[in-house]
Amino acid sequence: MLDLKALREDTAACKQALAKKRVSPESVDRMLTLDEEKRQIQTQLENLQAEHNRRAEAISTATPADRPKMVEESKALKDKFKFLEPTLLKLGNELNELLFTTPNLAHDSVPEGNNEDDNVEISRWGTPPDIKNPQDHVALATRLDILDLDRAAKIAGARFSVLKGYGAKLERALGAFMLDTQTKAGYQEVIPPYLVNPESMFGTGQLPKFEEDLFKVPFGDDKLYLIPTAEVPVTNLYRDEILDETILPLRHCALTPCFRSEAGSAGKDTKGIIRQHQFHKVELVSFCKPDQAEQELERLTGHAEAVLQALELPYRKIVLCGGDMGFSAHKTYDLEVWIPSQNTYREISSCSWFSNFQARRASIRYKGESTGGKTQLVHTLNGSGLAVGRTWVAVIENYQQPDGSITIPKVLQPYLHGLEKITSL
RNA sequence: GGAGAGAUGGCUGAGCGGUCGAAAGCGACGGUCUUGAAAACCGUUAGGGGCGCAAGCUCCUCGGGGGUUCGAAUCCCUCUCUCUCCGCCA
Repeated sequence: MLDLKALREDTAACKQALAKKRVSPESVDRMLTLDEEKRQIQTQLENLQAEHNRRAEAISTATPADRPKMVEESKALKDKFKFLEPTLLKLGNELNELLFTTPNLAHDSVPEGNNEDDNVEISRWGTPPDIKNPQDHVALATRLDILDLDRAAKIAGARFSVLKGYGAKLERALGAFMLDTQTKAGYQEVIPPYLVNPESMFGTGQLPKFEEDLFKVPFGDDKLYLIPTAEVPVTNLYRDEILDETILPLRHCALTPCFRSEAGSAGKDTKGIIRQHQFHKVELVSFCKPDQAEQELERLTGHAEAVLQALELPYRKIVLCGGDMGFSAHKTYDLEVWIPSQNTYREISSCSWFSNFQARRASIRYKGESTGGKTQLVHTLNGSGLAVGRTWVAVIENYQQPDGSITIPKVLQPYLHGLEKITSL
């Protein structure tokens, strides 16, 4: 969430950065007004409370004879400020409602724009393979009997898949390869819970605004949510903690299933397994000091790129425009892999810097020598390294042979006991 | 699922209605001493918010929430979590 103090002190700049993310200046003004009113009442209330505290203390040392009168006075004073409490609460709630649903500021370098058409390509790597009449992954994989969408639909529904035989093995190999790559790059592996509480979803910004995108599970009197990405449990690892600055940057990676309701994406990517309710993803998460963050984003994005390069999959890197960025993001790079059957690049990784937006929500701080012993919010970053399901699709399609078989990328072969080609089960 | 015990500052742990954001020990940091280090000694050491140019003043927080009271870490209610025993179980 945003820093109200910064919003107060640097209103014009904040409005500008928020405009990129389609937040109106009126909405900012509304928050500032509420904030102003709230602080005024808070000061008023606290002054009366201070007086009340002084009287209570005086009673403790007063003579028994004086006490009854003093107690009466104290009671009367309390009546004078009790009514302010609900007012303060109401203003606070109203302010929070806005604050909690206002997106992060965009970084200066983020291009203006409303949607994906305004994203800016940064670079390309590799050359799309020359395949005549490329087949899509569904056709290829179904024929090889490594993918079964019909039975997936039967047992769960649309947007689910069943991988079989070498299809399942390939998925597992990809996950293991990615994890090995990232742990070698310095990310400590974690296996977090796949269900999390509402506080965690709030911490990373999924709640309260995007509840409809999540799978919710009733649990006793409360509820849990299936994680849409490992970003949620891994970032929340350090919620409500103060880290020693010497451990920063702190880098984790995790391979988890991800669950998304895909509400609102009806009709999009209905063919194949590009957009699923459940998929695997290796996530990279980093916590660092503010002055390390910009560089950390480049680094982390590079680690995601390294996987694509090792797999020799052609891709491009783009920077998202303000209008296409996620709610919590300060700056985002997307990596898009070449999908032959669609003759285009498709998102396979999204790497974001969240400035202190998530850290403020989740209360993740650090301190040390450089902060003079004071606590300060960390910056959080994360990125896919990579989405396993989409990588699976990319491998199947980019490595397809005229006879319908799939050759296995060299780096993956050790993970498949030396298998060089999938020809059938 | 049944029975019991507990949750206090970085850690251990006291406090069980007033002067307690909180003893003591440990740890950490700063200083004295030392060629340097250790030891010893002295000091500092929770988080969040409001007002203020600042110095400073002040509010809230002793697992979370609510209540009783002039006053709560201390009393009551409730929730969560941890531990022990029994049962069940991947």
